[in-house]
Amino acid sequence: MTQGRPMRADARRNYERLLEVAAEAFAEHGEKASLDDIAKRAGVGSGTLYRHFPNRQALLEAAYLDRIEALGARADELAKELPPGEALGEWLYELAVGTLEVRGMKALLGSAVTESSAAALTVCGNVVKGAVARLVEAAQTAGALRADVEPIEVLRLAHGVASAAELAGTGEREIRRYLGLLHEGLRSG
Amino acid sequence: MTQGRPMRADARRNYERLLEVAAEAFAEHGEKASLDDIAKRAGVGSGTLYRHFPNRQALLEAAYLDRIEALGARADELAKELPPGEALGEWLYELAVGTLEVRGMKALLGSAVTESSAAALTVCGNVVKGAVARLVEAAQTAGALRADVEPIEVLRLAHGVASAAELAGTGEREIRRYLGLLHEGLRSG
DNA sequence: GCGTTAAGCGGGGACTGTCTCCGTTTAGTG
DNA sequence: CACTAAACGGAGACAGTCCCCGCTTAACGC
Repeated sequence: MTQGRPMRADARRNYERLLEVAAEAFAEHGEKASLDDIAKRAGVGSGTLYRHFPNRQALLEAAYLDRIEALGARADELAKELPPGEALGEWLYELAVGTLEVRGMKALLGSAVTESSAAALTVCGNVVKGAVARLVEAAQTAGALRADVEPIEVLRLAHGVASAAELAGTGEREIRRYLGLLHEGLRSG
Repeated sequence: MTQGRPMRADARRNYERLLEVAAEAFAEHGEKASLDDIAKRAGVGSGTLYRHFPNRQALLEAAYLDRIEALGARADELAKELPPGEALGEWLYELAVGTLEVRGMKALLGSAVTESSAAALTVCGNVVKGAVARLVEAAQTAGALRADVEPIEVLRLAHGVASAAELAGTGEREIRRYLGLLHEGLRSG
């Protein structure tokens, strides 16, 4: 892509070490883990961290990119296994569970879903938006979902519901319940 | 209540000046406006601010207490004017709009709705929870709302939806729409 | 192997924000 | 007017973000 020269070996090592540590740290302390601390734990100076990842958002995204991509792939898998309406429901459920399980992914998803122009460019945003778009459209043509909602709206609502469940401090039970209620409202009527 | 002696005149002046300035600052910069800056703008030292309000949450709550109480009163007003189902819907709408209009109230409401024991004690939490409980129960006995949801769940979901609308960067239009969808799912079925 | 050089490193430091501590000031009272 | 407890305020400890720039080292041609 934008690879003029390949990375120097030490640079690549540091880059990867940082990602590893960052994923741990975000999981442990939530989205606002200390960046300098991550640098320290990875055995590099903070300068190195900030060169590779100009800001928190960039690091967050890079750290969870694989997870996001798995989610994108999962969408297509579900689309094959289940009827359209259920596929969407199940995918949203897995998305929401992931959001809560991996503290810090919520912030990431949140920013992916914003109107803001800056966030529209992120890889993660595109993957998730693409996945939900496919599922929503399939469900709509199958008549399992009202036709007047946009995919991004579904995503936003699911994210809102996940936040609601998080406030409840509960687990997956609550999410399923809340998503169910939402789904009820989204059926074609 | 817990008033042993009335406040000294200068103390009361500072207290009120702080509230004024805080409301402005939170409205302008969101929930994370600088507290030291608020103190400065109010013409007091930061020590004074922290003595009156031991943490951000306390200041936030005090700054918007009147608004919260108005919301509580509004619930009863609506209960008289409208049939139970609509009263609830309209109140949630006004709540959500307030949440977005007054940047910083979202954080306040969010914490009011958490499982956490610490937050359960806040005045604001109690007012809002009380209001929604009355409206929800009325709607349920009128058969306009499914019986298996808790008031606090309705509140959480509404808050989630408001967050979703906020991400969209939109105004009241979107909120009404999203709340409508939610409401659909909450009808008795 | 060995020298050259630019890519990469890293930590010191500027800056911003939170919150506490304690010496100083002042409102309220007799 | 003097006294005292209440209240003030700002210096400073601490924590976080991010930049800057002199030093180090991997990579490549010889």
